[in-house]
Amino acid sequence: MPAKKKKLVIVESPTKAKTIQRYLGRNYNVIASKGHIRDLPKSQMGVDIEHDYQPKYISIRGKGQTIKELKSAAKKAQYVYLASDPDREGEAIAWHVAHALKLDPQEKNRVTFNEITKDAVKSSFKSPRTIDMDVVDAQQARRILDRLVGYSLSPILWAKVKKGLSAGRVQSIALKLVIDREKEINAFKPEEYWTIEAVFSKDGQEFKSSFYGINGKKAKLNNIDDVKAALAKLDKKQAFIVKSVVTRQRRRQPAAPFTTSTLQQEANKRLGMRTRRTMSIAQQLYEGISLGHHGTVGLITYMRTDSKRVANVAKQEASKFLHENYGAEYAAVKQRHFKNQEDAQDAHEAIRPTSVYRTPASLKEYLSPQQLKLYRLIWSRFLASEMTPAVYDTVRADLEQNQVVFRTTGSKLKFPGFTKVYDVGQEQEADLPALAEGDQCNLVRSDNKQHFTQPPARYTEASLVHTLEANGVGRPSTYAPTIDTIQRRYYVRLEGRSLVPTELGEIVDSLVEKFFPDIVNVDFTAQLENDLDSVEAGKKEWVKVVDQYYQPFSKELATADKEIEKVQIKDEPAGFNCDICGAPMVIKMGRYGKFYACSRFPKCRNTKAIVKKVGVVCPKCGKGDVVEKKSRRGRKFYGCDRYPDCDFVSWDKPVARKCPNCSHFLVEKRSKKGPYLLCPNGDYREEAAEVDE
DNA sequence: CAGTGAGCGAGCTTCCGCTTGACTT
Repeated sequence: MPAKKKKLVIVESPTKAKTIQRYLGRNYNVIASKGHIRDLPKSQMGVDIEHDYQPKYISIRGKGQTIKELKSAAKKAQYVYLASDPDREGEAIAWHVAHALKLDPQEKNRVTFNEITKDAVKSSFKSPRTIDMDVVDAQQARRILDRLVGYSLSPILWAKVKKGLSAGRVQSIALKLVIDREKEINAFKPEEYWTIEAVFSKDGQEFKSSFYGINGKKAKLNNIDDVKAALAKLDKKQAFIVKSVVTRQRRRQPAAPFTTSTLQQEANKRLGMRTRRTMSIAQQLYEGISLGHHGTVGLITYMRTDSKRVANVAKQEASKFLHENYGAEYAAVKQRHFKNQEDAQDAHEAIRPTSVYRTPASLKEYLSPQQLKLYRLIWSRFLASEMTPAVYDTVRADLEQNQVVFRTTGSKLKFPGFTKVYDVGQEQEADLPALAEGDQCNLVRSDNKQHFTQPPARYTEASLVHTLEANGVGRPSTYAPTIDTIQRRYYVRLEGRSLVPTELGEIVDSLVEKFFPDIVNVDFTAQLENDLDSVEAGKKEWVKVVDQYYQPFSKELATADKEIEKVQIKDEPAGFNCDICGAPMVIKMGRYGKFYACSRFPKCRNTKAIVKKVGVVCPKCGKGDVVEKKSRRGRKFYGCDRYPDCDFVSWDKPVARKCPNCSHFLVEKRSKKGPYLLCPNGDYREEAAEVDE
């Protein structure tokens, strides 16, 4: 007997497909489109500017297999539902899928849910609708405008600066932010100021205080003379009088659960992870980890989201968990309202553990150290967001003598609340003696310190993501790739954790800024977003919106093409001469990174790879230096720079020490607990100091 | 667990936003 035909449901993510399949049962077949399947062609503009910006869509390269699977599943199905995400991109994906599967556009086959819970998913099938073409059109306008801008600007850079460069609505703003910050830092004039740190005593107990002002008014100490003038008023033999004591109670509320942007920031700050690494580990946690006989379990909700919303089931579970494990006084009584969480239209929830009962400790044996660290961060941030505030007792006391006022502040944790699970860094704790107005204290000693105001800090990857998000530039799925792009183009580079612009970055930014000022104006994106909203609401036509932006832009393009002169980028000297012709070598930028080349190119075609020296002499030949190399598969390994004369090679980084037992060279390895030194012969092991990845 | 070593300058580059694997560039 032939099996009964199933109803096909198409979602975006395969992991989501698995979960929803469980909820819907065997009458349904749930599969994933894995994002977009059709797009503008990569190799050409694909927008007909002369004819109302008509786009040319083709199947995305590499998606052939997926499309085939969708088609064959649709053929077998009794009915096809389009359940891509409930947002602008999701609507467009549904539309493209409908086109690829030749579905009737009038069909009520579009279903949406913004929570992957059984109830939400099932009830969404009670009210399917047709595809909303206004929303699709808003996506098309966005897509086409980004294409027009990116694919027009980039070739100008190839012609005027260097091939392979790029510019675009998002990446050019990211670059500009880094450049502007650098300009601020360079223009910064440090200002001198002084502090007087004092130690007082009362009833034999010492406590710290610092200069506040004169005669009840806050005063600045701009130079040493100000300090001397203040101190000159004091009489050493006299006591200080407690002028005022203010005690208060301060409550500190927990932060909202993670969004993509805040996750990247905290993982960077607390775990030192790059944005790319954070996302890749989060993806592993989302897709699922094998938990022994429990099978493979997705540990967190979707990691690309800008929502702080939390499903009610998860809130209830957290409350139960807190009552059982911490006590009622730790469970938040009232529902907390974080900004933007009421927006029921967002596609995904906040990033949270799929079950708060899967504690980090219980997962320890199944997760890699990095996975565990990130999971712990997500788990505790979520749990904290469902907990009561921390309460601090704070004291502020002013001590005065001859009109000179010193101020003491301190706080003491009264009730930890959410800080029990989510550390917020130390509050300045102070152990003060009991102080009351009119009490006398003695000045024990004081210390004058000179300071200078500090320039603003450079962006880190994470703080740049934060600023992009605050300006509405980019989306959760593009933060990490954008940060990558401006580094891959050598516009900025990472120094420690700070983003520093390169000369190339400055050149590109100044051209874009001068000839296309509106593109890098953050208001441009904000205004565009408003217009796209109007398209979504059916109040504007997408073609008109695109035209309204493209017309002025095309004039700028023409001017730029005429007026920009070819920029000559001087090659960085390599610091040594060509071993073939003797001319100086320079550093060039190729597709795979920097390399040495002879400055007489094309007359002399000598090139050399740039290798990173480890700082260790080759343990095999004793003559060459050990260098870091990359295998064809992209994996790091270590070899001798005299290759092929010496064929020393090692996966692990050799160090300049020998094994005390067998005098073989030692290598650096890392375990769950951190790096350690090991003799490859296996007869020696030693813990090493922690190093950043 | 074992495995691991290129060559890039000319020439096809580039956007943003969805989403995963493939084994190229």
